[in-house]
Amino acid sequence: MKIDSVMNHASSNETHWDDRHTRRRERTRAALLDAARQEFARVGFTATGVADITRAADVGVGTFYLHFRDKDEILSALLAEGLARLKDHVATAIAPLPCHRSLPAAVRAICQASFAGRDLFRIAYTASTSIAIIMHAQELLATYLTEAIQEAQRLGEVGDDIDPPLAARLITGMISQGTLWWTQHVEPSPDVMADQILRLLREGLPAALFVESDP
Amino acid sequence: MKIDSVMNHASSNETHWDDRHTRRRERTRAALLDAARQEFARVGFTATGVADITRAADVGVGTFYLHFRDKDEILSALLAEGLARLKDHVATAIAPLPCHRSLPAAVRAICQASFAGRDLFRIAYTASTSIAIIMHAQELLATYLTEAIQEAQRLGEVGDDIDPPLAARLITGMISQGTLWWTQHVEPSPDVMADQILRLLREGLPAALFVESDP
Amino acid sequence: MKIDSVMNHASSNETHWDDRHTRRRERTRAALLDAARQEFARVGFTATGVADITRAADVGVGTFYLHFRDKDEILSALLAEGLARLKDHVATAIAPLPCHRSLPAAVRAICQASFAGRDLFRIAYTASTSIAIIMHAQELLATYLTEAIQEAQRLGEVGDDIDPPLAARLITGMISQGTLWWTQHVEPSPDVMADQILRLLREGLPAALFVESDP
Amino acid sequence: MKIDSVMNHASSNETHWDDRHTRRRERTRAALLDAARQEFARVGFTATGVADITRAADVGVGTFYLHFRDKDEILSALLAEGLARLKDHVATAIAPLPCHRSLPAAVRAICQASFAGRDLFRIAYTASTSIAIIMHAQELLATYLTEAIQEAQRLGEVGDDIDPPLAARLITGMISQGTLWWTQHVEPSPDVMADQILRLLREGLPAALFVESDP
DNA sequence: CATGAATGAGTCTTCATTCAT
DNA sequence: GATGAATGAAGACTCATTCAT
Repeated sequence: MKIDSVMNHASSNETHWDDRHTRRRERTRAALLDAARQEFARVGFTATGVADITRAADVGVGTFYLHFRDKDEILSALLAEGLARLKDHVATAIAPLPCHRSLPAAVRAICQASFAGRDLFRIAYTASTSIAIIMHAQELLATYLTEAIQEAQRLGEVGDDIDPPLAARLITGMISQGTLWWTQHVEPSPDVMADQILRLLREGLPAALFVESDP
Repeated sequence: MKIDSVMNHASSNETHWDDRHTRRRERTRAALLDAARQEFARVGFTATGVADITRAADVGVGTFYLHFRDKDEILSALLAEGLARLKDHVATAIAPLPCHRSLPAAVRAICQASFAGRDLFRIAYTASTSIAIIMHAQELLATYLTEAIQEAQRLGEVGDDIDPPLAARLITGMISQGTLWWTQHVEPSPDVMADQILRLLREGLPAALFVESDP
Repeated sequence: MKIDSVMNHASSNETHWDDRHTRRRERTRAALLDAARQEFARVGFTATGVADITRAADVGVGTFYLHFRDKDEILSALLAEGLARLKDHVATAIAPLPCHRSLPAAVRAICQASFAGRDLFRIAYTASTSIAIIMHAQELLATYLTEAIQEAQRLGEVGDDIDPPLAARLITGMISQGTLWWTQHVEPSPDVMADQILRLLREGLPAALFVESDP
Repeated sequence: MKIDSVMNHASSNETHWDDRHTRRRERTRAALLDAARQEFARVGFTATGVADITRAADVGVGTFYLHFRDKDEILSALLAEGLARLKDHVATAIAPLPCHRSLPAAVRAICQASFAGRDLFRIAYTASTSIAIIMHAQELLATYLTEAIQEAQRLGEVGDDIDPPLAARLITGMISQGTLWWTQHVEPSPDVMADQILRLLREGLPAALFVESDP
């Protein structure tokens, strides 16, 4: 028991020490990521210097390079983290629902998360490097939507005249429009946007608008 | 007659000279714009140096500044020219049609022109400065579409339950999706894209997809 | 003849213009090389900043990079140029002599040129990159000396008990010693050094120094 | 006896602790020196970071500064230690011999030790700071050789036509050549090198090589 | 005593822009 | 008007050294 206590003491000492170190590291890293998001969103990726980020995070310049290889890497980290958050939010929203019943909830969740993370979309749209990640996010979204529609088809609820990838891409397009729009505006709110999208998808527009020539 | 001939000669000389001069200037300017479009599209606005442009255009570095105040100005010129071309194309396509009959033709024309000028969209998406011009283009498009729908309402062909700005924005969104998509892919063709958009707008998706809970 | 004169005029114009440009370029390049030699010799390669070089050459920092890719390249250029000068000097000195008669003249010429270019040896010895070029210079020298000795053997003037590469390497060693010595001292003069080397090579040291144990 | 035993016990305890402590310190210091030698020899003094050394020695960065004031100091320590080892080796080799009989043994010993410590010569040649120590080593060597030759003169075994410092410098030069050569090659072996040097010093080269013009 | 995260001065390098020819 | 060498401010990145734990 004496031995145990000594060993525990030692190991808890080490653990404390490690924890403190690790926590300190993580706090600094988080401060840098946060500062970077703000600066990138405010003046753009290119216009932001590493020094601007470290000044905002209140750390030395060199510290930046202890956590990120270069300016590109903090951008990737930021966007990857944002994408993960978006996926989590949507996954949580649709988890309790069967796939073929999840469309409305998914659209609402995506709109909400996109709005909440509009900083990141603004950043992504202003950093040449990162159009790729936007395309990737669209791909993810389109894949999910395609599956949802296919499941509904399998259950006979949706006819075979619908082309799932096509429909998925079009919904994706509308939501993307929202992400671009929100980089510059705060209206409409994500819920209004979601309702508009869902309504249009359900009802379409009056046939008269599609007549091409007078009789 | 002698005098005339001399004067004519002189003036025609000068005119020739002026013409040649002007044409030379224009050829140089065009070469610069062309080189800039290619380089911007290839490696991005930021990564393209003025020297890269002049090298590609086969002129001296200094010559660049005889035609454009700075690097930003050639970008603006490029995008402004592209936007003008897009507007022209659409205007020509819908000119013979009454406003409330122009929607399908307009969508097709916009898709075609966006696809043809997809270089410029890639450039616009990669130059931090120019998200603004994309927003502006969307504004133009939404304004036109709003008017078309309102005209149809005025003629009683479209019910009042349709919100013209909303519908306009959604169509804009789909087309924007195309422009972003085409920065990375060449499929689908603009006509297929236009047909898909028109079909979805006219018919919507099956109601079953929008049921939120099982009975 | 009129045409000729016009053409000549034009071409001479162009030539003048090109010449001026080229001469300006060369003058700047020479100034940079000169400044680099002085600074490298004074404080060492590593301790010299590009800015120190351009300040000493009285040009802008950027100008440096119009002429040399980086700091390493100006070092290579400097050493390559020095090596070429050394080779020229020696070649000129031995040109009128048959190979097997050239040894004394060659040793003297090498000592003179090494002394004259001792700045470069100091630089080479202080830049980690450039031990290689010293080894290369020794290689050149050893190759030449080997040939001279072999030629003398072919003519029967030197016995077969001499191993040409070995002898060459040893002479090289003595001269290298001079180059290292002169990085820190200015004595002895190259001619005295050459005479010492030649005398030792011809006569060796008294046999008594090589007795290993008393009888 | 009890008291003795207790005291002994206590003191032996303390001694053990001190010993372990001191040994641990020395082991760490040795690990750092060893790591530094390897890294310096591999990539050069400048290119080696303190972190590289501590990583190779498997200690924390800060630990470095508990043993050495700065990066220069570990270099000095390394070279000083190497120089001491070289001196020891030579001293041991010539200890049983009278000074004027020690030349061959000394040359062999120097070649062997130089070859064994060629890492350090490579380091010295690549660290701008340390050409000085090479010059210093040469000085030591030349001083010793001068004395050996002077002693032989005093004993009448070597004539007065020999200039001891000169001869010393030339032998030094040949050996230096070896040290430089061995930074890049492993041939010839130190014994072969020593034999070559001794033979040339004893016999010189055939007079025919020194004729400057044909009769 | 050992540690390694943090520091920031210092260095290299780029590139939009100017201007003498 | 055309040229391209020159400019230097601006920015990315490194690394010897410190110090709180």
